[in-house]
Amino acid sequence: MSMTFLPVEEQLRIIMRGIEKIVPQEELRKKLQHSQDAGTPLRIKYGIDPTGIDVHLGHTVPLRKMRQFQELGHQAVIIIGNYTALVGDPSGRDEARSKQLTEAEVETNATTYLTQVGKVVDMSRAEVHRNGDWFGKMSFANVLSLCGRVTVAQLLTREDFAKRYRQEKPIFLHECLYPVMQAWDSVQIRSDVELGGTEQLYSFMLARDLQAQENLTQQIAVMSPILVGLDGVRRMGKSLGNYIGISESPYDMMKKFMQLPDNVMKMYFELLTEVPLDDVDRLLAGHLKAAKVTLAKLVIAQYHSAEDADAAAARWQAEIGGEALPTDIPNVILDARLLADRTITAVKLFTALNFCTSNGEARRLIQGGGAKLGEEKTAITAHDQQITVTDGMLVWAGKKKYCRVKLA
RNA sequence: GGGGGAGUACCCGAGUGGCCAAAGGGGCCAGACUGUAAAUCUGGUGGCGUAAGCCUUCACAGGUUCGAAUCCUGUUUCCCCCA
Repeated sequence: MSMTFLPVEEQLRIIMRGIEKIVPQEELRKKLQHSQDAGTPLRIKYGIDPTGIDVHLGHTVPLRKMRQFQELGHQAVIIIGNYTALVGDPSGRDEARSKQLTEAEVETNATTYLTQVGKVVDMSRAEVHRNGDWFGKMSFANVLSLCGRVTVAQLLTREDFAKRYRQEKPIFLHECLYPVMQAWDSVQIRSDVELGGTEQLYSFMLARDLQAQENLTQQIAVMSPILVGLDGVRRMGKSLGNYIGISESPYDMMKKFMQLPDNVMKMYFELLTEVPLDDVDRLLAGHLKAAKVTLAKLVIAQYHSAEDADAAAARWQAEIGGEALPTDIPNVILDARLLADRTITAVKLFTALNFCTSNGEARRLIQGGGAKLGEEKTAITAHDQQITVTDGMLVWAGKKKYCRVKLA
């Protein structure tokens, strides 16, 4: 069956948004032209390793690109790296993955992943493969033959390996196989385009080499910039704790968005929304907090609904921006036996409520002025102050931790 | 198999006999300020204690010494090089 596509230049314009690098760029135009002439879609590859269970906004950057390709009429091919996950991606890491996953863990993760990926990519029109389907069948002799296609010197041109080598940090043998495996996936599924971050350049190029050796057409690397996390500096990642997960609640996402440094908003708009870049510039020239709220709402709405996003923004404004009390104040049980004549020492109160793990920590909190009581947030000034506890009393440990005391 | 190097608090990392509960940075916590829980600035960051002070910590176990993160012995883990 033959398909019709948008004009090549129009497609390119859509594809280029938020893309850092296309290698080789001219070839993409040719591929698109060819696809249009022949009426056949391009095969777009994106591989994910089911190493964790949380898909975060960093992952959605290439996934969104995948969705755009789908809407342009091309074929999405998702690779679940159930075998590559056993190795762990060494890209951009300066040490080996510490934990080896079992096959069972990987399988559970894969299922969860696909559900989450489905929030961005149209899974009804996507092909899904597991690279275990082909790697699992390979004999040791096959593996050796694959290894024979890549030299150690080639591997050492990778910056991450080279750096570890210079710094005398360990590089394990199985890690060396990672890029080779990833490249072999491209051969197996005959990809025309591979999506990923710029740190994947090495593997993407290796895939071109292998495809050429197999007399296949070579894939084009379409690489997104690396999305920085909430700290505004390092890449968004689970291990760094600077991520926004797409399965998080609207309000949790909202809180995290509002922590973003201002100077990364432009990147977020470009990579995570459809807002035309001219409009982005206009927004950022205006009130920055308003722009951040707009950004947060647009992204949250993609994973929840516009109403949820509005509600989350309103709640944030009320509870954190404004003076209203939080709506989710937890009750914490306080053992009445700790009280003497309805009173307790301030330090003890904070440790008993599990706000502080030691008396010293509680003392510091009080000295810093973060310990407060009641609706009107009266500060506790001395760590040995006797507090008269009433049932339902509000206790604050800084701005973020609070509870109502429940006597029991 | 041989040789060399290393293991310090959440992380990185200084410290080679007392002034070390241990520099500095990062992270984290709190405060001020602000349009934000951003940025910036300030303070804090082993435990117990109202305090004076006491106790535990520098891979582990012993030892030397009035006194050890620091010296010695053994154990152990890791890295690099040569084979």
